[in-house]
Amino acid sequence: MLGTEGESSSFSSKEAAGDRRKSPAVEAEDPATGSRYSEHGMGADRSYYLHSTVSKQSPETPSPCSFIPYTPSGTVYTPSSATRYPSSLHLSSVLPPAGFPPCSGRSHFSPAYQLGQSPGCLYPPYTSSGSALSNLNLPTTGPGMRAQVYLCNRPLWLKFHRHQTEMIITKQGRRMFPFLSFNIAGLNLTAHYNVFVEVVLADPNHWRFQGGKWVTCGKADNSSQGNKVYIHPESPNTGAHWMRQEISFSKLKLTNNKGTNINTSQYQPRLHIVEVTEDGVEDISSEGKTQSFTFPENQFIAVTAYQNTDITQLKIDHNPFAKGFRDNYDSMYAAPENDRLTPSPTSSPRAHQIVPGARYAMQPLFQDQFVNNLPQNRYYNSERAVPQTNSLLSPQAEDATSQRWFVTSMQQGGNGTSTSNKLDLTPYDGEYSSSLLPYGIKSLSMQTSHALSYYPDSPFTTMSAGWGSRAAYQRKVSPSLPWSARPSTTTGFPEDLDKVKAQIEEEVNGSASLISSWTETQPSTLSLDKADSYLTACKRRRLSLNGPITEDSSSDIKCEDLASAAINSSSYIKDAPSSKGMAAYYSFYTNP
DNA sequence: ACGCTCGCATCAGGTGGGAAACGG
DNA sequence: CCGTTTCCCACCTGATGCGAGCGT
Repeated sequence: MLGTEGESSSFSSKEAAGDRRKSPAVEAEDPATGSRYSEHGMGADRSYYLHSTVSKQSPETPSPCSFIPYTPSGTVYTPSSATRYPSSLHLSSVLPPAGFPPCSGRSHFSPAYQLGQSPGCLYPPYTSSGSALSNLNLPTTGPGMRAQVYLCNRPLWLKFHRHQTEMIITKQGRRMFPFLSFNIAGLNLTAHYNVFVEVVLADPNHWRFQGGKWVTCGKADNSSQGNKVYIHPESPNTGAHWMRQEISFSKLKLTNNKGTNINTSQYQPRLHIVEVTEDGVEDISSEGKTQSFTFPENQFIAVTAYQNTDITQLKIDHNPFAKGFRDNYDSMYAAPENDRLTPSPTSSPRAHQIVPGARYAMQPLFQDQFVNNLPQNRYYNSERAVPQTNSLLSPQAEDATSQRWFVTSMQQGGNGTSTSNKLDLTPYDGEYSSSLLPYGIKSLSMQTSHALSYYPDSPFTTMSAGWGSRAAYQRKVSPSLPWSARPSTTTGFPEDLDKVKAQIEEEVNGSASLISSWTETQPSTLSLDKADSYLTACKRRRLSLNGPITEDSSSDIKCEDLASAAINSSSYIKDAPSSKGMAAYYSFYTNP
């Protein structure tokens, strides 16, 4: 949460103009000056991730087309006896293979970045070690294996990220949109893990929206010790469980009700996977029990009111709860695909209010392609990875940096404390009680509906990428029928490697037809249940059944198809009872 | 008669906008 | 005075409960 007690905003109107830097977008566009923190003595540390001297495609590096999740190395930190859930962890990431089974589409995944041993904030000096490439051949099973995490709704996140994502924070808590949704692989099937999200300050600066763009404005207060950890209610659970389904944090809320001052600062959500004992107690006796993942595109600026009208429009267009604000609700669903839900920014009535029109140089279709075709450009080695702190990108900058998603996963011992944030994650419904919540997270009753069960009738929206789609058809499935949207988890990624590789290949060989091909195949590949839902959706949305499907919808359908295929081939495993409808609804409060 | 599916109505909750309130 | 924050509003979605219809 922002503005926790004792946290005073570092923002001051008296700040010297000299402290105000140019738009982050501009910075990001220039690699030479992109080191946002060089002025703060962090440039050297940043080089850790960038390693610009390393070829982006060295022999050891996965090729841009490589599907195999990249699980580079990182430093293995010695376990600490301190905080159970260190807020400052090493971030690692893996570039999500396009076509990772359950989740969807080929471009729905994003790699997380691996950071060095840093304090609660991301911006502090990164002292991590080693090349992320060193562990490319990490074991995928058994002790010491590295988990691989994929951001499921990456396209949607990217859309927001291009304009610098903003998240509303309120006293009562406001859900994130897009929300965090991951797929995890590489866990020990039988080992138990706690999975939780932490939000840390990603930037040492306070940001202000001025002149249609975000500019730095003083220093952010990073001294607070707030609770920014949201443990997934299904924790602890087995690796098989976590890998079986999409891990969604759709109901996670951001609040500032415990704070005294909200800093319009940039935050970075992190996903932590901690191996624990069967009772959920973290075993600090061994190393490498904690793995952290950070996705740069998840960065956001916490605000009490939207500043960038582009973001507002994206929220309205993609968040089903905001449908009432869509000016052209009827026409939206009757218009050509490209104008629907991912309307041309220039067509937005508010698009030009603040932000220069130049923001939308790309045509809508191209934008979509940009999102969907990322896979072919994403497979770079981590050396090229863009520091997560370098996220305030202009659309143009994003275009360039978005192609460099790749990082490694990093294990670490539990060490460190949350030192950076003012952002509280607040789950409001939930009785998620757990002794595993070291940060004073309030136990709340938890809704059991899986986040992905939301909006089942939105197979055609990009929002589906944000709200998930896997469980969209569960309601149509007989309760007696064990159903898992995800293919066999017992085999994890390996089983799907060939399939995904083929997809990657297809993308590379014919990326231009990616969207269309998916759209074309979507109807025929729908399962009966899905078709039913699709029909319902069409009825409700007054959407032509013959109409085009949005890119994301295609992806979602694709995901469903994969799941269905898995089911049909009996390759899936039964869902654990708790898996159905288990939605992440966490409540996190700052420490008094 | 029983169980199941489906459609409808109701309710709780989420959404951004806009005005009011607040604070420097 | 101005920028920021809070509150209320209308609109929307999703979950749930209920009853009707249908098949066994």
